[in-house]
Amino acid sequence: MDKDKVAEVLVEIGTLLELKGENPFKTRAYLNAARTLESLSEPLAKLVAEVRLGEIKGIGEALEKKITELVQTGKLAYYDELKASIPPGLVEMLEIPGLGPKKIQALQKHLGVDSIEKLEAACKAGKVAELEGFGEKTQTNLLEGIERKRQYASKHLLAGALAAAEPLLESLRSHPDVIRCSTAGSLRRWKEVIGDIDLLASSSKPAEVIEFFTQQPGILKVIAKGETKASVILEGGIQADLRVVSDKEFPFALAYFTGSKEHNIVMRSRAIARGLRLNEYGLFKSKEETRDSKLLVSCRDEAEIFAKLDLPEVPPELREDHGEFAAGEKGELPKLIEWPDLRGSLHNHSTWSDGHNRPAEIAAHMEELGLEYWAITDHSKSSFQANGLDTQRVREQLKEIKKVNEQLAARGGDFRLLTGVEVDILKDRLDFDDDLLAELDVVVASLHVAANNEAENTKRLIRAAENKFVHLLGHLTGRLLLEREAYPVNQQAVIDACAETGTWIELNCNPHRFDLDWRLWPYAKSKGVKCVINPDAHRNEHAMFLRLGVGVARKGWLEKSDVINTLPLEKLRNELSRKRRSC
DNA sequence: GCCGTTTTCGGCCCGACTGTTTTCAGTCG
Repeated sequence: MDKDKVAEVLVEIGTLLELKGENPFKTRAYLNAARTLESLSEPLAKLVAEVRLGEIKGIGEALEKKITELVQTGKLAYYDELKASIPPGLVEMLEIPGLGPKKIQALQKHLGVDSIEKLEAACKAGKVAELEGFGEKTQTNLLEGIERKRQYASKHLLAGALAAAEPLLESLRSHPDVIRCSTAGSLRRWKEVIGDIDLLASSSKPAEVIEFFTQQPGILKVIAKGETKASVILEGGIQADLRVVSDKEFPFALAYFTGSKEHNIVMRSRAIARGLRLNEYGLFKSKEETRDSKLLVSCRDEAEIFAKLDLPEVPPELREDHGEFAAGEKGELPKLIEWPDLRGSLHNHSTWSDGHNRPAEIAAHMEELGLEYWAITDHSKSSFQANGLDTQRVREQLKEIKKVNEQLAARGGDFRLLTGVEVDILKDRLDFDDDLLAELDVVVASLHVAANNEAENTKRLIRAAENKFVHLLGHLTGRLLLEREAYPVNQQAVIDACAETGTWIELNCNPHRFDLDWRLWPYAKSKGVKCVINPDAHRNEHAMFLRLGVGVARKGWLEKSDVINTLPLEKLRNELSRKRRSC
């Protein structure tokens, strides 16, 4: 068993022990050990073979024994017994906000609740509110939590959908009978959350393409399979639909199935206004609904369809009927940012807090990717759960980063690490004093514990923006897509404050966040607020989130000049010192 | 669970929220 798998088992043991009401420090020992394993610099198998696990801080006698058993046999008797002793429904209940080990234990003990279904029934019967420590409000919140969890279950994150769709598309492209193919639907429009994957192909032999598609690896089940359309469920539970059309129909079908519905309605009415008819089969010289090919206005691609309706081609990301028609008519569609425009990132973590790579490893990886700079902005001390740094550790980290940069310079490379911190916005202050913030290249300020009060949260964020050492606000609403709703905040007021103070706003491109939301970027842009596209990377692979973030920025109508981390290093340094100079 | 010793067991553990209470437990990041 490899180290990541072992770490997973240790995390799960931690969760199960927590449910059992074990000593929290014991629970944490497992979680700490998991994290330690993930960031090991030498192979786990080697450490086990040489009986050197015990030398690692955080791994004592008991954990050494368990890890060794896992590595050598792929199993762990202790884990199996533990798992067998706890109903799986309890683990699932932990995913409902507001439910922790203690409350779950109370529910099980007094009401016999050991699954979400039983919890729902108990809430509806009013029994939960009667329990000591619970009340009406808790009961209502639990029901809402259950409902939300169900809604989330049928949706998927963009990142997962893309990862599932791209190999399928690649495969279709390689088939000799496929002429053109593309994703369509919300995936092509780069929506942050999607229902299912829409694929479209053109071919003169649709049935063969359909047959080929349904035999792709990674397909769990074929739900429907006809002459021109197939639906399958992929591993991971996401549904993918493929439609195959003639190559002549392809541009029209692509435009139609890309949507959005609202965008299509306007497109169709523009066609009608010109004496035409637009549908998924074509653009027709007709006042009535038709599929008559003799009336077809032939278009080779989507751009020609738009042209026939007196519009420049609207990029799929903008097809939401959010102003693309007015802008297109005036020739004012933005020249959207592209993924290679990015030069680095300003919000990331390392092993100093809750990241998985050391600064030197991070530098090597990001330099290899062709980036110019990468800020390491670990958590501040109040983010205790994330191993946040106190002032002394920040200063130690500064020394380590300085050393890495000296080594980079000695080799003649241009890449540099930037120093920084993701400082917590606390109730009435920031988690670090100004004199420490002043020593850092980049300061990201983030709210990690918010109030259920819009005015209060808004006030805190504005106060952070007003601090002259804060360069940008991180993940503005704290939302976790398909997990947790945004906390209440008047985003417009915060954007106004950022405009006033010259503070930038992050577009956090962790696939769960994409926060600030794309719908608000046009407003921020209109106020002159700059965007920073940050992966909030906790491991080197997360650098790839940047590509997703650029797609979301495009959806927010952003151009290269709107995004700070498209600047080369020297210009970036100028911008970083601007706010401090101007205050 | 681990650590660090005063070598046998106590300490580990921030800051803030909600909802329950009526001063605090449980949860969260």
